[in-house]
Amino acid sequence: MSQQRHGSTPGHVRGDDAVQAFPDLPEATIARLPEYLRALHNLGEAGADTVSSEGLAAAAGVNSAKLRKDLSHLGSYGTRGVGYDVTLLIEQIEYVLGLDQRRAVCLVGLGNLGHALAGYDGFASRGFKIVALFDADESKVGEHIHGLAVRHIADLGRVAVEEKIAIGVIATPPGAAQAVADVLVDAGVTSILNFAPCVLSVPSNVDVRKVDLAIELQILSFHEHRKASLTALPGGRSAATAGNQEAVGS
Amino acid sequence: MSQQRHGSTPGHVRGDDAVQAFPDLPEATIARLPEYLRALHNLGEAGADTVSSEGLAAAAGVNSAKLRKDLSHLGSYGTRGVGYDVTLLIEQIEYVLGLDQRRAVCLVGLGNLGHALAGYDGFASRGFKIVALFDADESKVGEHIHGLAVRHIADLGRVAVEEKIAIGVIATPPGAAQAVADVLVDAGVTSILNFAPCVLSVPSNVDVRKVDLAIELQILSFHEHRKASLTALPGGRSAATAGNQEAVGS
DNA sequence: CGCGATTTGTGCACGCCTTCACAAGCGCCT
DNA sequence: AGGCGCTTGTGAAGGCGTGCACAAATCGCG
Ligand SMILES: NC(=O)c1ccc[n+]([C@@H]2O[C@H](COP(=O)([O-])OP(=O)(O)OC[C@H]3O[C@@H](n4cnc5c(N)ncnc54)[C@H](O)[C@@H]3O)[C@@H](O)[C@H]2O)c1
Ligand SMILES: NC(=O)c1ccc[n+]([C@@H]2O[C@H](COP(=O)([O-])OP(=O)(O)OC[C@H]3O[C@@H](n4cnc5c(N)ncnc54)[C@H](O)[C@@H]3O)[C@@H](O)[C@H]2O)c1
Repeated sequence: MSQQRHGSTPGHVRGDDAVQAFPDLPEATIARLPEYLRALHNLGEAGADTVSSEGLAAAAGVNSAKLRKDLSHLGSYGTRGVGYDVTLLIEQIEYVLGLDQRRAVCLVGLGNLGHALAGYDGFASRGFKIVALFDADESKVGEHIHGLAVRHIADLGRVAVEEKIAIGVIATPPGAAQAVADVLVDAGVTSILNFAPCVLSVPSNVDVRKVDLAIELQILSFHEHRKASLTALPGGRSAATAGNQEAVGS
Repeated sequence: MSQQRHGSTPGHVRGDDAVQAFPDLPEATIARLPEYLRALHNLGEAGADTVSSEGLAAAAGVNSAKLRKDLSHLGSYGTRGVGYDVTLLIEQIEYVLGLDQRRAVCLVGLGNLGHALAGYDGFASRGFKIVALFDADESKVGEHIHGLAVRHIADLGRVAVEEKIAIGVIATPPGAAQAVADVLVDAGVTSILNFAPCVLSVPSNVDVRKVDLAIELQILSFHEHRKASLTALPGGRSAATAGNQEAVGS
């Protein structure tokens, strides 16, 4: 998604059956909403009815002003002097993220990583359901993983339509990833999560997000490198009070 | 890492044995360097000696101006009218990222995900080496995974020092992650990659990066939600010429 | 030797994001 | 009923990152 722009609906937002969703939430805000949501679920389970921006910000690991500004973008769902109603806010964020409708996910590539992902229960608990598994390896087709059969990639087009698959997860080697992406796009999938370390080329109406282990490690390596070169210098060693952290996030 | 500031060395950079590393590379640049590096490796294997900013930018999926600005931060390693020497640039970026020295990594939590990570060859090929595996489950301790024995988490402190572990990867359930992080920090580990969906609290001299599947999916879900609400509107359906994409990066 | 083609490195302007600081609003207590 | 303390929502400022557009530099060729 990039070029796509659309006229914003100026007036009210949030009709029950969503004529228009959210005109222009900042990307940075969107990337943080899931974190707020997780924190809210934790707080809810802990028995909290309301939470202040300060409290929620701490639980989500962000600045409280940022949190308030983020939430203000979805409307006024807090009460001055009190805070936010936990249940209400959860509903709101889930609505904005489109989690009220369970989205069908398919997983392509059932090697090491694919197996782990297929068995991950963190999907279902957050509004996603893996409805199909695909691989190109004939010897894997037919195998059952966590109650789901592995199908051949050639069936993807048909199954994607039948199952209304919205999101495709790629866990193949990088050399096969572009081809898989093309198949997904042809099948009408408009969101892709890519674990293969390579750049994918897709139409502009398709969203791609990438997760790359090696990149994360290399970024950490850089900081290690810098820290190491610091210890050799006069400044050295500030004991460090427990503090905030950075997220990888979007 | 956050507060830590240090006087920058104004003059030249890059002494052979690094008295001072890189004072202030923009975080955004650092996050892209690994991507450039991967693209360069591909180009090198394809037989290219030099590459233009335009060519490398395309291979890495970014704007060429951005690429040039990023590289200019590490010094002038290009030749006007020609481009960048592939081998030289690889060396430079690897130096900056601190990849010339192989970093020892340990992995904590050998469930579904941990198993996949332990068997991932993408670590070694990029300058990282998994030197130890830890779990709290007695029944897992002693098991051999890809030639490495699983040890008990209680041994982490000792082993971390012996093996000079710089980076710790957490793949335990979220409830155990903070405790594991504390153990890692106590053992002197200053970089953590966290797969558990929770916020970690660590001293400010420790870097934490987080990878959260559910967040990525929820961000995609939001865009699906928005796209769906768009199709119901006049604008509709731009067929989309193959184009650029967004990265998750930081 | 000079010229044109090519490509880097960067000054600049713009827009997004973050953070501070505070007025407006709400509930509770007296 | 009124005042007080607490918390939200937001205006404004500053910083960071991006991308354009161009001057400076280099190579190759005539
Ligand atoms: N294993 C990890 O921990 C890990 C971590 C980060 C990233 N990754 C990346 O994830 C991807 C998968 O890693 P892995 O370790 O599971 O690899 P793997 O080799 O174990 O599995 C790859 C799977 O993809 C299948 N495949 C190959 N071509 C295909 C095609 N055209 N269509 C459908 N399926 C196809 C193979 O049959 C195989 O089952 C790789 O790109 C890897 O770099 C892996
Ligand atoms: N499986 C996936 O595909 C996937 C994807 C994304 C994120 N995650 C996250 O990664 C983490 C691990 O997922 P999983 O599916 O492998 O879970 P899992 O339950 O299969 O494995 C967890 C492992 O951690 C070990 N463990 C528990 N407490 C420990 C402690 N205090 N010290 C050391 N080890 C401890 C357990 O013995 C077990 O082996 C979870 O937080 C999960 O949310 C998993």
